[in-house]
Amino acid sequence: MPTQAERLNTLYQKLLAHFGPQGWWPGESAFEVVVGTILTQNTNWNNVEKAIANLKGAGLLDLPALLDLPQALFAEYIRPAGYYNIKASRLYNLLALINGQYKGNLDALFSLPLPELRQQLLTVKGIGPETADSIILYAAGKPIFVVDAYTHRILLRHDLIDEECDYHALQELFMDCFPPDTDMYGEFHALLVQTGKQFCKKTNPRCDSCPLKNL
DNA sequence: CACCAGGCAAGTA
DNA sequence: TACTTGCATGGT
Repeated sequence: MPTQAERLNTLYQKLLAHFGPQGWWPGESAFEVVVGTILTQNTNWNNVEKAIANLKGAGLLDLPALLDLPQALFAEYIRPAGYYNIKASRLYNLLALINGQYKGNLDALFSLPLPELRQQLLTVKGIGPETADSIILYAAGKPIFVVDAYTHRILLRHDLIDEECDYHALQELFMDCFPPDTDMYGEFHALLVQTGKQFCKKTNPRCDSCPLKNL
């Protein structure tokens, strides 16, 4: 019988062989990644891309520009991403922290040791565990495993976890099984999302053609 | 048409 | 503490 760690490793190898490297997070700058993590909360990435294109087209995808832009106006640019008012509020909460505590320097915030960075991000209203971890992993480039709804669903359907396994337990599972590696963690999470989108939706799971069929 | 999407916070009992 | 609801656009 393979251990849980061996099964997880097999899962990763199968997904990597099937999909290839994903190269996440899509974005040209750390700041763009930060904006994207908030815009994609419970939202299809296709919608996020429209919002990012709006910002990019207006030259607003950088921190100094947004600090001069009223939040209500920012909300209009990101309308296609949905939840635009609350997302504008959430991003501006983070901008206020960066501006107030870190002299408007994103790298100063990212220079904190990982545990302190995570704690700092979680103090921002609108940034929960997944968003904080996505920022840490994909924008700051520090090794922490990002868990999302697909991660839970995929592992549950393959009997690797129980239904009640929460965010922290799931994150610990991965980080106990794999040594800290920013690139590997980033690929793994991206592969899980890709798998979820194609083969592990809430309804109508088509596990017949899923690369994890005989896991 | 109904359902879903790379969450999170606030409200209710 | 343990559920439930609001937030909103766009694709399938």
